Amino acid sequence: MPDLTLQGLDLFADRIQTELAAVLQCSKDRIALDRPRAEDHGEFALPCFRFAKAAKKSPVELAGGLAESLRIADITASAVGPFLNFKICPIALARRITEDARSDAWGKRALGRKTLVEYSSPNIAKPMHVGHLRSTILGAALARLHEHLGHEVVRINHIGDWGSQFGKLVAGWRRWGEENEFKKDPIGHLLALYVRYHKEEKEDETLPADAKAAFQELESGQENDTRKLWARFTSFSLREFDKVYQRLDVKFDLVRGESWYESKLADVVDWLKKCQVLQEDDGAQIVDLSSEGIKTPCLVLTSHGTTLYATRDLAAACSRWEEFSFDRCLYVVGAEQTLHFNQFKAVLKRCNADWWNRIEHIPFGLIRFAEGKLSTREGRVLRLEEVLDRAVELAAEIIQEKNPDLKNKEVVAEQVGVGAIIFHDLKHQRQKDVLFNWKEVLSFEGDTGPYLQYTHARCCSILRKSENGVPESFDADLLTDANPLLVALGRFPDAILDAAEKREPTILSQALLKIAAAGNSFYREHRVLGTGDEQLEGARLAIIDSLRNTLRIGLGILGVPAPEEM
RNA sequence: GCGCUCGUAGCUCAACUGGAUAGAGCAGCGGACUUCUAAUCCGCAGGUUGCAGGUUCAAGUCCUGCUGGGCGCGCCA
Repeated sequence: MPDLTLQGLDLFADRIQTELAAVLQCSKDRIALDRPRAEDHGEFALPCFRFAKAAKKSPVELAGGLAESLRIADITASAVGPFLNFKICPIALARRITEDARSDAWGKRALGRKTLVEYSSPNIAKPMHVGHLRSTILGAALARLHEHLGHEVVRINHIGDWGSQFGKLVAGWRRWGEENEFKKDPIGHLLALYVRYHKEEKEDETLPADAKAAFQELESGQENDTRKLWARFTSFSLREFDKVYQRLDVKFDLVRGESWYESKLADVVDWLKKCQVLQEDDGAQIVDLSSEGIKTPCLVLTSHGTTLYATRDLAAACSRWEEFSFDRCLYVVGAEQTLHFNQFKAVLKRCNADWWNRIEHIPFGLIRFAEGKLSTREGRVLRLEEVLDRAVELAAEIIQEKNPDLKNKEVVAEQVGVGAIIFHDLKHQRQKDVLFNWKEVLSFEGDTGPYLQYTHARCCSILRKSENGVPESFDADLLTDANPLLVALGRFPDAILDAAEKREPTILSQALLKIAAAGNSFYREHRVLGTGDEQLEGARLAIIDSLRNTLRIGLGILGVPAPEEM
């Protein structure tokens, strides 16, 4: 069992920190090692400015003195001006990486906290569109990142199946619903009703009244026709969602609609009353949050007595806290809802629920379109399935052109097309808005998912074509010419940790791109098979296997399929 | 009006907790397939990091102001 805490470059970083902490007489965590910009400066660097005063030397003198006196196994220190640079002995690094990176435990930790991740959370009766993609992909990746680090993860899909929108839907169905149309394309038909509702509600006053009445019937808790209709819409919608989740290989431990918390809503309202935070305002029940620096109060009950988004989220949070006593509960929800989450946490804080700060909103930017914002209400949507289909179609064309003899062409085309879409999303920092651009989304060259998949497939191919695979024992000392690749691989565990801590899968994406680039350069310049040198071949197979395994694990965490041939 | 957020090469994005000469991909130009998959590799070109101040030994990164875009601001979710 490899040491789970010190793999790859972390092992060497730890040695440097230990030694420096002793010499500089400070705690180890104060020694923050930087990554030098230029590669020939080594793998780690310490700017000596902040330690100069205590040592009563100039930064340049201190760096020079430390470079002279430090003795660290497998590491050479050198001073460049006020910077102290550390270079890992290439042979030691090659031994370490070919050992660590070929294991299933590569990049794993045993951090063991209970983490809930709520993501995807589509609304029923509406198609999954590209906007849902980000939450789904990000959330699934964050869940897997945490799992890899040994956290106990609970995946939650908080389906939007409640709220006044369903009153609108029921009202629309009663006026214009057609059974045949519904059977042909359930979600398409429901969407059409929803769109028509919003178009006509302005002219027809009886429409909003019917919708309101329908939602009140739903919330009455009694078994009635409205409720039956709602249940039917829900089950058809869930079936549609599952198709997409299967294609994306996204899973949940808990699929709970907002309606699941229905029975807990009254308790939450009572609790708020008991905490004396509820007040009436204009007929509605609100929680004032000015004491928390939030000007907009949180609305808990409408003047008609129905619940709201915040009410249901409060009930869900309380229920989850009782059920799981989580260390963290992550909500992967768009940045446009930041105010809602700030309000909802502030309400918990006002009620002295001391777990309020374990709730964490993971905001992400919008997908925008050159033609303007998409609007479900106006029926302008781009279905997720259409995006996936087009990517898969293009992947199939490229396979036909580049590798017409490939077995399982349809399967691989699906993996490559879907992988391209997923990686495209996880390549960007989540906070930034992304402009949806077919040309970019459907690009398979350069910094893309297929590039990573291709590199993985090449490694598999080389290993497959070798006679005996990686030998039991090999001479890692022959891998000094693979140093850039070894360094890139060595940073993999840290990338995983950093990506999870910052809730930013792009950190892993970027690390994988660097690894793949170094890998492609390596095997183009250095032939693995047929060199006639058995020792060299064994060592090179070991690093190809390290590369293969790192990409396999990394892509797996991101949710990008890793075919062995493409 | 108030709040949040973003502004880096023609385009899409990087840059670790403030650190050294701001890096990739795409597009453009020029090279490399008798050899493990050219979805690749090598090279050239491309920058006043939106603007102006401030803090610091050091600012793309922190602070202030301005500017431009996006989002949000009570009975939708």
